[in-house]
Amino acid sequence: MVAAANVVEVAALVGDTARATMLAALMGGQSLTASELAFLAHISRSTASEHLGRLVEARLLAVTRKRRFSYYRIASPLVARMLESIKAVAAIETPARHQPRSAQEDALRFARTCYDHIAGRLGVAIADALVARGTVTLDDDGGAVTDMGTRELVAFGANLARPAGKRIFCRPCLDWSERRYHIAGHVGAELCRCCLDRGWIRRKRDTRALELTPAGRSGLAAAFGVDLDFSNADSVLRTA
Amino acid sequence: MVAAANVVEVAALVGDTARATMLAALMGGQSLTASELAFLAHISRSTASEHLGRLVEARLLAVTRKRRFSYYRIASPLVARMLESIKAVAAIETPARHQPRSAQEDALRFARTCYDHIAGRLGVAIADALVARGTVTLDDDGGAVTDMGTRELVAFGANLARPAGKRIFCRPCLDWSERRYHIAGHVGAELCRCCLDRGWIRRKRDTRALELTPAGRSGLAAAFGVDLDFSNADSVLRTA
DNA sequence: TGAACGGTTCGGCGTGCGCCGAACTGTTGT
DNA sequence: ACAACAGTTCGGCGCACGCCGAACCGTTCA
Repeated sequence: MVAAANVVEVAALVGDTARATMLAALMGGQSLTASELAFLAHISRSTASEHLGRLVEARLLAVTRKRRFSYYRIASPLVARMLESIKAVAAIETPARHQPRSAQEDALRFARTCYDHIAGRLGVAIADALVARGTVTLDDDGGAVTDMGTRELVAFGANLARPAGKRIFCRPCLDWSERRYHIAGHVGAELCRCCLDRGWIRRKRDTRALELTPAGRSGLAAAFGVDLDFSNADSVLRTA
Repeated sequence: MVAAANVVEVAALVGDTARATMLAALMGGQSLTASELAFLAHISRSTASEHLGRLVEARLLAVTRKRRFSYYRIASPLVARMLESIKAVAAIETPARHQPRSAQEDALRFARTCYDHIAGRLGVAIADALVARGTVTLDDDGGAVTDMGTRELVAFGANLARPAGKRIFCRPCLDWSERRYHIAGHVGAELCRCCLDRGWIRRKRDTRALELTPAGRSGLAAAFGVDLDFSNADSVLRTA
């Protein structure tokens, strides 16, 4: 079987703790420098440089050199999607055996960036609200923005012009912590951008976790009817 | 970053030539015995047994023991999807540098099973035809069967009842050889099954390649208007 | 011009793991 | 009962690769 060769290379690149940690950090959507990534992965800068070089050579990462810094980022949405799908498999692998339940972990479960859109309980709640009010449709087979929804989201500040790069417009993304869908694609990215611009959510340092500001809580409730006050039911795996 | 642990394990499992070869073989959708997989991967049975044990433990494969044989298969559509997405990334990685172009390879490019549905030029041609005649809709954001299409496919022999396991009904799957979409999900699986039942396509031994019979060629043309006679334009990357 | 700093390259060390053959278990058939 | 065969377990070998520190290159300030 000759067809598997490149698959092995790509998977092996992801299948190393240091590299996977750096890739996971970059799944936040931002660009990070080599030193930052070395720090996050707990390895020396020289080792990180080697890893990053290999990831760039394999086109999993892209790099831009500005001033004396090298900024690394996920090379394409295809790579982000691959990492998501691996995470989705990895999440079922452990049948809830040992959940560390650290504060760190809880913050990620509540809200985080998933490449360039919002995931976690917040991401799923937003998706639920938008589906309930008929702004978007979202099911196992795909997603779309309704005509009414287009007007609503444009009024909200989203740029819904189809991007040139032919990237996917609106699709469901399986949330590994909630095991339900949130909104990805161009629409998901625009929603995330708008919320950041408004100060409704803030990035935390050195993590993909997002912080929901009081303004964000009330704003999302007012704008879309997003309800985050289900009485601590986060332990229930809502798969419906 | 603690969240990446399982991802590393899963990716590392795929990132080994022998294991990836076995997984790729099982992407044909069938169950295979340990000895068959050992032969395909060019390793001893003892080594294969170790690999298979790890893959089962990690829930990437499932096994059923019947008589004195162990039959291994892909554990879930989620795993199949992950492998697809890795393949999609691996396919862009090499910018058409060295294409082996073996007969083996060509057969896979023409038609193959992708877990449980049809891929390759044939799979894409079927998808194109069904979209053109309005049987299904298929774009970057998802897929669906139209009302007219439901009647047509049921008349064709497909069982379009929503499966109990809540698996995805109709979705686009990025074909790594054609770099365009073919039909996956429950609908894709039913189409594949109907064609196999009719003798329109046949599995080849020890490979995921499919053979299109003369009856299949005329049958697909008559039933859905599938056209495979584009004048050897397979060298052109049609991304539109 | 030199010091500080980000990043990369290189040489060498240690180990994890993929591999096999041999031995063993369990099933099938004669 | 024994031989044949599918599959697994175990012990040991050898390589690949992940790691680091030191040296080196370029940029940016004093």
